[in-house]
Amino acid sequence: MRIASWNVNSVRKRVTHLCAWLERTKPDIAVLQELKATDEQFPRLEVEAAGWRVETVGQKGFNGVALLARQPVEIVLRALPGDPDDAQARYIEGRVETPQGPLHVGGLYLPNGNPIATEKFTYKLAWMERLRARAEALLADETAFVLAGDYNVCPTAVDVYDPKAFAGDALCQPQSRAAFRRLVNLGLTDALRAGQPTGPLYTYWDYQAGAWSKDQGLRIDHLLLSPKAADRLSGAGVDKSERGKAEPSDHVPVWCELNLD
DNA sequence: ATGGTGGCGGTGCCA
Repeated sequence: MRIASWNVNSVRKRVTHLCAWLERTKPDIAVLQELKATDEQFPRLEVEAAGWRVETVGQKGFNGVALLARQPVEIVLRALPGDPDDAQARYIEGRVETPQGPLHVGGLYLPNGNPIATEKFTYKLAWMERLRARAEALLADETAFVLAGDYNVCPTAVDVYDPKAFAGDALCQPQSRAAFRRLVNLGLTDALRAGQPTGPLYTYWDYQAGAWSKDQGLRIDHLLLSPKAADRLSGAGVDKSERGKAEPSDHVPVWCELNLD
């Protein structure tokens, strides 16, 4: 089973790329972020025609996440628990049956958090604590899971092309990294790093200042696996080719493969 | 080079 995540930066602008990517890579489950569309605005017919079931948590203008699947998926959450007043569309979680038992797939768009001296950063940190609590609850049930998406955290200095330039950025704050470690240290596996423990492994290049042509990227899109899912991990990667296309998203897809036969 | 680009929505906000 292949599980992929992609921050598409407007699903309406990217629907052609999205469908071509689905056809080319054929993930069993794909989670999308930054739809920048309401549920009604999502190009549902095009994606369904390509062969995927579509579940969306949309929002006007900003945020928005989706879960696409080739097989039936039971949606178990359309928001991250822990704050009933949080109206931002940033989380979706589905449950699929596999030969190895149920698997939960969470698709998440973690708050950016800039600028750090504002409530945006405290919201980010609170959101990360809620995500940790959700992972802990799934672990307590011994539910196998993959939490995939745009985490908006560069876990270490190697994950930033210029650590000094990002010293004041929410993506690289010690508090952001500590919160990410608290999540991973529950016993999760960072699927991309499992296959490539060292060196740059960027998933995002800014549109500005020729970042892509200069390979000035960040690693902020991650797939975190529960122990049971990690037992079955057979591969993972970054689909860098998408960034070189015309009118690309600023993020590229990331994916992992689980052997669940 | 204290800028630069892109998306949304129709002006500044967000990334």
